[in-house]
Amino acid sequence: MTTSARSNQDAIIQQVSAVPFGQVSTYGAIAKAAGLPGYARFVAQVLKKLPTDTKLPWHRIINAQGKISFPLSSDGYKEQSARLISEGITIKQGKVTVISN
DNA sequence: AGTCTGACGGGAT
DNA sequence: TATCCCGCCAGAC
Repeated sequence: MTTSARSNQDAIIQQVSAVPFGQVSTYGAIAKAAGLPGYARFVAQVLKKLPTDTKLPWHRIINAQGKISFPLSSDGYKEQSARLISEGITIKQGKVTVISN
């Protein structure tokens, strides 16, 4: 197939990989940027299926409330918050805060 | 084919 | 401002 049969998932992955280091984006924003407004939940589904060895910066994707979409005591929360902090991003009262300056 | 679930979003209360 | 509720869409049963 020369015609790049890009599935919606590929478009989403493309957008996620475009999020720069030290910055974050939201599920809804990624979906919209991928040309799929309203597919916020689908973005979450895609990220959930990512392999552990993925190079995708999935941790830079948070919800519209500016918070990590994992239960506080879950491993996912710990993992994502640790990665964000390691990029210079801080988290106050659950809200992810980007240090741009 | 019908029903439920989920790393969501946005408006209403 | 915080919660609740309903709408969305794809995938699992």
